[in-house]
Amino acid sequence: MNSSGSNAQSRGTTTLRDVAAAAGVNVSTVSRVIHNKGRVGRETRERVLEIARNLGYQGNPIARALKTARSSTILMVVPQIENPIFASAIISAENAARRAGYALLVAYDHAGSAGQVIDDISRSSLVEGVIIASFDDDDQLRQTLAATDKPYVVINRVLPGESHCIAIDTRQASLIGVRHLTELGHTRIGHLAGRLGRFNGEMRREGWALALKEAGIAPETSLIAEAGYHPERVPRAVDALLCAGVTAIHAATLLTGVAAIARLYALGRRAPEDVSIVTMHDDLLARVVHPRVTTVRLPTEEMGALAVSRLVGQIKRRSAPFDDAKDDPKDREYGVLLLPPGPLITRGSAAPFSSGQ
Amino acid sequence: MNSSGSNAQSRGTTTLRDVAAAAGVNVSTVSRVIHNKGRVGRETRERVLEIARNLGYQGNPIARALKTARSSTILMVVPQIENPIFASAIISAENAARRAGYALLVAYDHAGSAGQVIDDISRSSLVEGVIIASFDDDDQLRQTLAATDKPYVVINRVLPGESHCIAIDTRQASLIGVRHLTELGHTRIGHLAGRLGRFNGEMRREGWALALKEAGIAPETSLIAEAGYHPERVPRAVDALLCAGVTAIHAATLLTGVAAIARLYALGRRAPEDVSIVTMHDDLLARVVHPRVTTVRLPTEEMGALAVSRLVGQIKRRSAPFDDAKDDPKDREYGVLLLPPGPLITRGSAAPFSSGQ
DNA sequence: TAGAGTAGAGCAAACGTTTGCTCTACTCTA
DNA sequence: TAGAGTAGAGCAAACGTTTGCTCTACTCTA
Repeated sequence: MNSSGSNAQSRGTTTLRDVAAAAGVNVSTVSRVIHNKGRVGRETRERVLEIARNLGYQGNPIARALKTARSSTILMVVPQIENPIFASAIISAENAARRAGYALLVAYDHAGSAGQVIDDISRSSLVEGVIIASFDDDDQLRQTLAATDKPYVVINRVLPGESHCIAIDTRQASLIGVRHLTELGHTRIGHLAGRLGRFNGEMRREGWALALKEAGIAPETSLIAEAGYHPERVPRAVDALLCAGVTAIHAATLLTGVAAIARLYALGRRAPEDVSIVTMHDDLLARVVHPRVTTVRLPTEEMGALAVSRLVGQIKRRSAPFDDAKDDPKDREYGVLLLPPGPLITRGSAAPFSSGQ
Repeated sequence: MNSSGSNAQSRGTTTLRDVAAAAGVNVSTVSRVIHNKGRVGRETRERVLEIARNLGYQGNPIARALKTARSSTILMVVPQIENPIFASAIISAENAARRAGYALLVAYDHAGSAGQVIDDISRSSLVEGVIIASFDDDDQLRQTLAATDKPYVVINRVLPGESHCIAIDTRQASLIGVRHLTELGHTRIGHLAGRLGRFNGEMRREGWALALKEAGIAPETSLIAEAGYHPERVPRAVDALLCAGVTAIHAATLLTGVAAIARLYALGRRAPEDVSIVTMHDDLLARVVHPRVTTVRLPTEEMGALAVSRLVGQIKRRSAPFDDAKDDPKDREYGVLLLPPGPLITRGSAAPFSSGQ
């Protein structure tokens, strides 16, 4: 009755041939009916369609893939799991893929060699394209991309010279967050940095510095403490910033921001009464701790969905390179995409500067 | 040079036929060499192997799947994303699958109809088996299972009458956590419950009650407040428990446990000085907040890996039902698997009862 | 009314494998 | 030395599709 039910008894059994036999036509006719291709009489079409439905014909994706050389599968490689940004990107990518008729394979690259992962997966599953979530290391990423003959999209970072990148403008996100602090009257604003010298770390630091300059404050290096993406390195970094006399801290990531709040409490200080905290990315985590975290929204879901849409565009263009006329203009967008962040979500972790601080 | 590199120029081009031609043998011989099947001369084997390597032959998984009717792909359907338990299960499942030569498709079932999701995915990708992460609703789950003709494993819950289940003994986890509180001298211990009336919620409640009885304390209903899995419902529930005079709270999930701590701080109280908190599942989150959370480890990764191993066992048995002799005994394990939790990880959120509380 | 055009359908090859069967040429044993 | 046995290889069909080509029978037009 329901689609699952009919699937249950038919999967693996009903083939094009079965339908053709039952309808008294050739398999090619059935195929054309199913795919709405070629000319076939109205009467025949309806009969075939009904029989196919009755028999629960579903088609064999494998056979189709072999014939058409299209597997309708894309792969997403994610380098770390601690990063909550990837979770929402995966979810939205999976959704977008399914809607576009693709299945999404997700692979975690523990060892930091996406090339190996892609090879491994390719052995058991033909993949039409790859979404690669950022590798911090430029050379490693470049090597992986050079070794890939499939269409790909890099997300969560920009690689100089590489145009298939979709990233979030985290410099802007930092700017928005830090500007909020300066507007609250803070002048000693520390930056709890990500990995300096790497794309995302630098973007955030630049945004912080920009906002300070905007407010006429010098972005002294003593106001920067690097914690990378490791919460366990946060306490020492926070202590350093406190030594530098900050009244507010801009944390590069939500997780380190939360860890910074925890450090304050462990020291007997409080946010925002003693030190204000601002970070970026909104997530359940930001609403579950005390105080709830003031943060700048990051369009991570958009990033995941756009990655799929661009990848599918590439795949289609590759398989029909001269079919420009019919191209969906959206598919033809090309070049680095830097998504604007925002808005600022003000919650409890940042408060106006008071002279008592 | 490296495998990715050779892959780059060969994928989609080098076939069995190419290798056969270059080696001057029949494709069937090459196939047998690749799969180590049938008898083939040592000399021939080595020559073929070298040529295959030189030509970068990788095999076409699609063609193989069509011939063998095995796609080497399994699907994991996850119903919610907020639940951090699933994240680590996915990761370990993906790893286990890859090691077993399978690719893992991950799908999020937003709408709560896994049957639909399975159908959708099956349209674009042949799936050999399915891992279904818990549906709270018994009927819904039963319906989905009944409609599936593929091997499956249900994780994160037990369904009465269903033997392909792998769950964590959260009753035991609750027992361990609450016992820790009684041993610390607490006698008024609240239970911040999950969904009562559903499997996981009830297991946890039972464990809490068991530990109280063990200590000679009556598990009064006034000591239970339900928050489900929604952090936003935690404040009211915590308030109710405080009204009931608790000095310690056992939270059903890490997330609600963290939210409970946040509520205490929002009320100007502190953990563990005013109220001790214990929960279950260990995760970065437990170490990133203040105080760091005392919790009972849940073997979520084992659950994911075991799900794959059992599913692969089922798939193999189905395809070779009479090949019992060669079966890996581990694959033949059968029946509900309830994984023991632990150990207790004592951190800062629970402290001895003091008469000042 | 004859010839051209076309709608509707079938034929058959092909995608890249796997595998049962057959064939050949050798190595034994009696 | 003749016959049986076997190791090593090839042949060919098949998995379930898609699609270019061909064929038939009809409908036009001049």
